[in-house]
Amino acid sequence: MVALPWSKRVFNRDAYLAREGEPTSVCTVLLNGLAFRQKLVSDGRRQIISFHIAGEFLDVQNCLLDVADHNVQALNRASVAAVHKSALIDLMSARVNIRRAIWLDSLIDSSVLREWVVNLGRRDARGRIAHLLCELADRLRAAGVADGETYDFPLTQEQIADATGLTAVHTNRTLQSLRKDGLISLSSSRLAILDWDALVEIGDFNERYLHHGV
Amino acid sequence: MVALPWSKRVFNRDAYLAREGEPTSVCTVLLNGLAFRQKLVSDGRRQIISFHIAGEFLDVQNCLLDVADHNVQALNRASVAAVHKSALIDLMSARVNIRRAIWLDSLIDSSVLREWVVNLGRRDARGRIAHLLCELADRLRAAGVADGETYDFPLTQEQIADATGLTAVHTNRTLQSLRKDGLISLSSSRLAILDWDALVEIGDFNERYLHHGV
DNA sequence: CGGAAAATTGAGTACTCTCAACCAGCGTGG
DNA sequence: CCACGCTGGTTGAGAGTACTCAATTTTCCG
Repeated sequence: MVALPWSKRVFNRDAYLAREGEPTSVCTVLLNGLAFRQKLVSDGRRQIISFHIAGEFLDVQNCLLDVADHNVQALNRASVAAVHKSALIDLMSARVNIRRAIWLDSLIDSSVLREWVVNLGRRDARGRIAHLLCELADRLRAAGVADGETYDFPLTQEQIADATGLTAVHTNRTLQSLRKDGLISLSSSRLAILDWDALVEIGDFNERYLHHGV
Repeated sequence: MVALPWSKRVFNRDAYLAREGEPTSVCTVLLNGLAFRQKLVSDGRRQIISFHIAGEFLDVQNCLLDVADHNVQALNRASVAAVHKSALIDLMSARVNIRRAIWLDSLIDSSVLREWVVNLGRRDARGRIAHLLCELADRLRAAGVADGETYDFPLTQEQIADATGLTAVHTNRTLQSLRKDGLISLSSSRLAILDWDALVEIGDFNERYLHHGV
C-alpha cells in the first residue's frame, strides 16, 4: 500500500479553489459539498462549465497541465482533499487500478462536457434547464446522495442561468413555466421532480453519456 | 520497442467512423484529412462537438468506455489508423511516455470542450464564429499545416452552423457581416483572416486553453 | 451540360435579452 | 425587537438577435 500525503482544505460558498491562468501544484478531490468550474468572458459574464459532487476530481488535468485554464468555485461550504500532483502521478505509476480509475473519471468528465455542448447549442431554454435538472438528479442518485426525485438544490437562479447560457431573468421565467406545467417544484433550496418522464422528454435526456456502471 | 498492430482505414466525406450507442473496439488516430464529432438531438438537429486534424486521437475514450456516446464523421476524405483498444492499453502500461502523451491529448481535448461550452453559452453569433475561426487557425498553425492566416477551409456553412449552435441561414448572414467588415475572406474552401487582432477581439479568443507547447 | 449541393436573399415570427422596478427572506446591528 | 441592508427571486415593457420558411442564385462535379 502506498501512502498518499494529502491535506484537507475547507472553502466557503463562492470561494475560489483555483483560478484561470495560475500555475497548478495540486489535484483535488471533493470530499463534501458542491463545486463548479467556470470561465469568464471579456465583458465579465460567466459560463459555468460543470458541477461536481462529493467524490469527484475537480482538476485531475493539473497533473499534466501547468497552468489552469478555468476557475473552480465552491457552490456551498465544501471541503476537498488536495494532493500534490507529483505524488498523484507517482501513485498512478505504481497502481494500475488507480490509474485506470482516474483516467476513467476524466473520460466521463469529457463525455459530460460533450453533452453540455449539445445542451447549449441545440436546445431551447426549457430543454436546457430540464436537461440540467435531469442530469443532476441522475448523478446524485447514482452517487447515493438522493434516493428519488427530490433533492437538495442549492443553486441560485443566476447559477442555473450561467450553466445554461441564459440570463437570470429568463431562467426565472422558464422555471416558472416548468412549475406551472407541474413538472417540478422548487423552493427553499429543495427540488422535486414531479414528472420525471415529461422532464426527460423536454430535456431530451439520455443517461448514456454519464456512463454509469462502467 | 513494442510493435503495435494497427490497420489503415479510409473514409469518404460524411462517412461515419463511429456511431453513438454502438459498442467500441478500436481507438483511432487521424492520419489524413479532417474529422468531427457530433451528437444528434431528438428532433434530428445536429451539434458538432469538436473538429480534428491529422495526428489527433478521435476516440481514446474507447479504451475504457464500452459504448460510444457520440458520432464521429469524416469532414472530407480522411484516413485513420485503427488500433484495438486492448493493444493500446497494453502499450500504455508498458510505456510511460506513450501513456503520458495519450493522457495529455485527452486532457487538452477536455480543455477545448470547456472553451466550446463558453463559446456556445456566452457569445453571440459573430463571436462564436470568430472564435471558431481563430481556434482552427491557431491549431493548424501549431500543427504546421498552415503557416499563416490563410488556410484551406472545407467546412460548409451548415457545418459551421452546427458547430456554433446557429442555423445555416444565420451563419450565412454572420459570415457576410464579418466579410463586409474586412475581417475575413472566405470562398471556394479557402479562408483568409484579414484582420487577426480584430477577429481575436470579437471572438474573445485566448489561446491558453489550447495548451500549446506542454 | 445537367443535377445536386451549397450559398444567398427576403419577409415575417419568436425566443431571449435588457433595463428597471419591486418584493421576499434573512442575518446583523442599533 | 425592529430597522436596515443585502441577496435572491419576480414582474413588466420594449428591443433585438436569431429562427423559420420558401424561393433563388451560385458553385461544384460527374
